[in-house]
Amino acid sequence: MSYDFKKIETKWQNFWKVDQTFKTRSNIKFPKYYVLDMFPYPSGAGLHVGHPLGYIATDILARYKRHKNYNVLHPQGYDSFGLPAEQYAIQTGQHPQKTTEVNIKRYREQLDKMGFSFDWSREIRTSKSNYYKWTQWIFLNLFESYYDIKKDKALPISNLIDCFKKNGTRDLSASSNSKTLEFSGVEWNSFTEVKKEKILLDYRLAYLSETQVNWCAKLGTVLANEEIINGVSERGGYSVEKKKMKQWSMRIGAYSERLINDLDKVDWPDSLKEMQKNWIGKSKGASINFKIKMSSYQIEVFTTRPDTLFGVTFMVLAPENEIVHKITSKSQLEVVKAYIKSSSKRSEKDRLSETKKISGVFTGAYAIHPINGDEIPVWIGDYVLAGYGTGAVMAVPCGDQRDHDFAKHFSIPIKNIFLNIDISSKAYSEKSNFKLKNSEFLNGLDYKKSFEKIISHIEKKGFGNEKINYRMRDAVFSRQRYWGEPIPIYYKNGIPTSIGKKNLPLKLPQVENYLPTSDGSPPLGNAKKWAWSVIDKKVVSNELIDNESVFPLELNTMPGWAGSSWYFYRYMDPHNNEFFVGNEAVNYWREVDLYVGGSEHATGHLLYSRFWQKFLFDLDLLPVDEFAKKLINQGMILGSSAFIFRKSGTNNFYSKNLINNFKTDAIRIDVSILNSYDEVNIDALKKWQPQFNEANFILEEDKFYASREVEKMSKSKYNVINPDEICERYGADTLRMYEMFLGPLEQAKPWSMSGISGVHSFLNKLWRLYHPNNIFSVKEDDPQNESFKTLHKTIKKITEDINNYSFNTCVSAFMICVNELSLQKCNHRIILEPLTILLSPFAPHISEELWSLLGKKSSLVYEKYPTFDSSFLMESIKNYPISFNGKMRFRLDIDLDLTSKEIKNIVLNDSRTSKYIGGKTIKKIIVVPEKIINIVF
RNA sequence: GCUCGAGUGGUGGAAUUGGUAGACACGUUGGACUUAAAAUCCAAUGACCAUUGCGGUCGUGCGGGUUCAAGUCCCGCCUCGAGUACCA
Repeated sequence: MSYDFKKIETKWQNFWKVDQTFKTRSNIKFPKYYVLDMFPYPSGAGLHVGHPLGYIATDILARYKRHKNYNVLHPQGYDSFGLPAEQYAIQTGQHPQKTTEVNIKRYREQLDKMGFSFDWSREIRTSKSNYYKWTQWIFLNLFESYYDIKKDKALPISNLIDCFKKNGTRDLSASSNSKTLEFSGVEWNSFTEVKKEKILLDYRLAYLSETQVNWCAKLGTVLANEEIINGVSERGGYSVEKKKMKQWSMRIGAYSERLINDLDKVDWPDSLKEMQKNWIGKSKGASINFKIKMSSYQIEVFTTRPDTLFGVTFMVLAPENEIVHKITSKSQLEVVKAYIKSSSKRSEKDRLSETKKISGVFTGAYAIHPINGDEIPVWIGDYVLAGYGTGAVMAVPCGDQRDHDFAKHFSIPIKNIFLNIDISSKAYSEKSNFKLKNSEFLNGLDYKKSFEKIISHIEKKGFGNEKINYRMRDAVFSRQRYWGEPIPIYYKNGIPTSIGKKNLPLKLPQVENYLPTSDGSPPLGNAKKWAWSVIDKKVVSNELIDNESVFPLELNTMPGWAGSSWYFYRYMDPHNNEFFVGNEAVNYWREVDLYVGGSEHATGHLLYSRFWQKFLFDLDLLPVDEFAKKLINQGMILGSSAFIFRKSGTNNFYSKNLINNFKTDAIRIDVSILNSYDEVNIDALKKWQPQFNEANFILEEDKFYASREVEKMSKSKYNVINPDEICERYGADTLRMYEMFLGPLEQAKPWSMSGISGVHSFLNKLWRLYHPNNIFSVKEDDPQNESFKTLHKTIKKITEDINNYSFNTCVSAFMICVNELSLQKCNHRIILEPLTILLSPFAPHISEELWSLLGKKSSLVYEKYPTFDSSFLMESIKNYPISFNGKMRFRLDIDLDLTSKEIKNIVLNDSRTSKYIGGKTIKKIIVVPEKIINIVF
């Protein structure tokens, strides 16, 4: 009887299923532990070995905490709405509903094989109507709320209406997209309903507005900023252009400050916090108004350098800025129009790649310097972005490199305001080591002093004020796509109106043609029988009602991140039909204790989730305002792609080391064709792709080698390693331990097969230790102290490492432990029992099997087994010094002036040290100050 | 450009957070068991010098510094990775 992992793993996986071992208890008298993975998109490719990395880590924690008598919530589900699922469906020409189901089934099979302890009774799918009902419900809450700046929280829109009724916009402190509006309470009451609604729309947290959006024609939809990487779409890499469209947006900007500040409350990686801070992009400066000469218009600019106000020699507006049309002089009208037209045609990608190109035109208008009254020419140029600040800058060529370049290019004067600093070749943009000149009352001051003085001056004179600006834009929330949550809004006289929370869910209709359209009209428009009747207040999806009583529904759907922004709360109470999460459940579970997932979600999912969390907290729907206490970014497991080389223009392939002297083409081949020495199996290669049948292979020493390159793991790169294959060959326990052993969880690391045999042979060794002569046997008597020491040492190490999420060192500790026990020939029951428990989070199947061989029922269910707690073992270990490899460390009172002989005597006679030195010969005693000595045996 | 992170044997990576650098594993070499192979076990394995026994010198990207003691702390560079990018 050898270690038959297949038999063992099937046996226990079936047992866990039948036993419902991992179902979360409802008993709430135990402390809770909520450990969560970022739920996957069920894409068509299935899981590769990179996906389970984080799941293994959380599974270890979940199983470990169960042993520690925690009530553990460890759920899993699928983020099944959104672009990835839909793109896959389109590529394979199937309905997304169908592909999603097929993909989920495949994912589940793969996950089950790895022995995860998920509570599947709580599975959720964002595309199921009993889930997205609540996504829509949260949307309606956002729609029915506004942000009160003074109280610094979201409030029901009815509060705002009351405020308008009483005082109009006087004393108003609410976030909105139009700040110029002013009216009295009397005026408000006289407005028509339609006008009132239009005004309110500008204050809602989910609002509809005409905005500049990123339009991706190839995907047929708009994209949020974080869905664009380097000017092209994250999905598919298609080009993106700016376009004005009427879109739903989320007022995340209102939460900017809280999203930054509350990062201090959570234990998340610093790098991730930094990313979020950069993304929100807070900057402190001033808002300054410049009047336009001979006109009533004025230009508001934001600047972080109001101290350089006297260095302004021109102004630049973004081409999209609406004021351009109002101030452009007649003589410049044609060139300005032409410029605006040409810059709007450029895609985001072009704009990025042409950043060095300086372009712009003069508008013919002049602004008046608010202090010295100078006339300042107003230009437009596309280095000024419409989306940031006010879409206008005061250009200070001596203090900003871009302004400097622009001024040089168009021969605009450059005024130097920095004392003894040469700005003839480039701008001086440092905020330190300068004194101002040519700046009237700011002369001689440094940055800090002049900043304060100018702010107080402009505030006193009333042409500006101190201002904090954020880079983050409100998030565009509409997608012109089929596979997403329908937005539960209908249009009454053109005014977006809630369909009513009690009418949810608004189900996604079946349509014949779900493909996106290039003109941006949503596919939901293809639903022939999808309308909403105001008569019975019900969604009628089966028949069309006559025109009078039917209002058009919103046809856009929600973006992929909608459903994923709150799913962690649904797991707490997944079957609740009355509420998105029940009170009792949410007050018990509160928040996620440990969240594990990739850092690629830093500025998307994780930021939006924090936003929704704070919103729901403001409405008293949740007890905490951060959803995850601790977060770990697991590093990606990279693939190691294989290439072979063909001499250019021939059909001759050369082994890796023979290609020095001629030009070659590198051809990607499937990694399964190589062995672990990068040797290519040519027969397999020919079988894989028949094109190689005709090729000649030039070998070195009878072998043909390929070269490797580390890349992201993906199907198209032929470098995918499937976990099923590893499970088949080595077993799930080996896979789990090996993935942990590969390196620190947070680190990106290439997959390699070379170490897996070491982990596998460790499990083999463990098995053999308790199966001398192939029969299970344990000794019932007491082992030597040596074996206890090994056990205690291991317990200490594993406990510490798990608490530090350092799983790679855990695996090492296990290996050392089993090696030592093997040497000691220690197969005593009293050692094996705790060892089995200790091992079970890492290699659950084999430990279950050993546990059952010991005559126990299941080591994994805390109710059935006394809590595993290392503290009693730690008591005894305190009296043992920890010895690694014959080195021992003590703290003793030793005078540094003593001779080595005297020190040796002290060591030998000390009650603590002598106990452990025993009969061993001391090789060396190393004394360092602070009373520490190291003894080498 | 800016922000953050990382550089340790042939390889992946340890180092009790300032205390014998290289744990553990892979790989390599030698040995045992085998007719043989596989599997398994044992030993060696940072570099250099000395090997008859010791032993010695140098070593954590580079250059300085603090300290009895630095992979770890400080200053200045170099390289790589991640994020972001005309953000006023």
